[in-house]
Amino acid sequence: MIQRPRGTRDILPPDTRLWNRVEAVAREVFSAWGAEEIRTPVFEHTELFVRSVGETTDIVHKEMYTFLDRKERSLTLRPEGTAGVARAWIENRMQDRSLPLRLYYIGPMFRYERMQRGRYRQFAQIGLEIIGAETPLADAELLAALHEFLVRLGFDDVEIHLNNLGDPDDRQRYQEAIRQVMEVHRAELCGDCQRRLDENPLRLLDCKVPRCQELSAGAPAMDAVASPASREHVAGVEALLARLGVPYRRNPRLVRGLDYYLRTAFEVVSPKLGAGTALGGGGRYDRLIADLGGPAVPGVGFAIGEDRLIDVLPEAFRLETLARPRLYLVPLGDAAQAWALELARDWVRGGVPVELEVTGRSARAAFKRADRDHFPVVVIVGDDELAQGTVTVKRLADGSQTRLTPDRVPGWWLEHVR
RNA sequence: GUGGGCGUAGCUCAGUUGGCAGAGCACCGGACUGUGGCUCCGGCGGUCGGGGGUUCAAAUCCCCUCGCCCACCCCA
Repeated sequence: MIQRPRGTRDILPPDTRLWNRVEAVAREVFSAWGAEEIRTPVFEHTELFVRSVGETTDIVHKEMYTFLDRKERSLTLRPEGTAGVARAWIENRMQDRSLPLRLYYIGPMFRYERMQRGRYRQFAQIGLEIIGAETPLADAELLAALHEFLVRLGFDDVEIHLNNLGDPDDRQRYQEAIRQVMEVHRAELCGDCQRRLDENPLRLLDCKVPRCQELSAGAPAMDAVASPASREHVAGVEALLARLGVPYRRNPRLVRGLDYYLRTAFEVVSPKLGAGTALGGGGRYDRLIADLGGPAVPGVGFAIGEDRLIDVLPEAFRLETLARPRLYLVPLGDAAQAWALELARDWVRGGVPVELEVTGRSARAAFKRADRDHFPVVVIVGDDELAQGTVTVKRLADGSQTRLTPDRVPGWWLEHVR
């Protein structure tokens, strides 16, 4: 049998309802904050990601789905969303529109990784970008929109971790500073950290090995080395978040996996996901668009992992979404079938979700199924009903049963079920 | 990419020193010819993940392979 490729998955009903509703809430919230949807290709020229995400990052280094097309062009399935948005922004001369522009996207991303819980080779992200504003106010608005989205889904236990990554020049100096301080302890560091010391000293701060954490605790915080301008910027963001009551935590060890972030960087974490597994993240990328050959336009954005979001969705939202009452319409006998179909159409038109029993199963079997599938109401139409022009309506919860004329059914449904 | 665990019915699993592939649940039907949840009875359902090897005989032993899970790395 042919199986799905490793790292992919089938999302089946009724879970698709969760996906649809989460996406509907995202569209609602983000568009209420003035954002418009953007849809960019699922694959791009490889060069785009190499230049934006960063050559030394793991994503580019070992996680990209890269292939040659029939004309030998190197293409890559997008591993994240911001690069494509930035490219589209430049290519479509969106700077000619009034700035800033708020853009959101929803769609699949691809990273070649060994899968485990919350990590897939194809996964979906929901992202929001504010392009064309460099103020702390823009960052705070972005985080406010993110927070509102999570609140609307019923989350009350997610945390926003925030850090200042400094300006581009700071990063060089900071890496050097870490390297200097930590080089002395090289022998005591774990193997991974010894490698990080050479390749990407920032990542040292992120190590979970206790001894490494002790040692790196002595390293200076980024914020201490960062430019005054960047410190002021992030402090401004914090003040605004505090004013709004958006819960956040300063985390000086926060490092992100993409090179284009500067100044504000953040992650959304859930206690349900375990350390090191973020629900989402983002930050400011004032140089990205210029680096890709566009105008010097600043930006800030985030992306959240939809798969992970749905994995830890609050129970109330989950139950509310999954419970979708339908009226179960059962024709008994050949004579009633055409009538039942007609009634189903009329009631659906009247706003009642109907499931018509089309298999011809017996009344007994139909009730068994109704019970198992939690239909709140069964409507029977058979020879008796046909003769009298009324239908039998039974509520499963208490077993009560009445006869109604068909035109009264939608009203009855609204009154008793919805 | 590294390390560990696991693949037997739709699901959860049992299967003795190698000897006829099983149970529970679920599904379909009947008892109850148009009324659910309980009970009883019957039925459907299997390349034992796949391939090769050893053997009179393999779910069981050996080799290879595919898939899944967990941890690491890293991230959504």
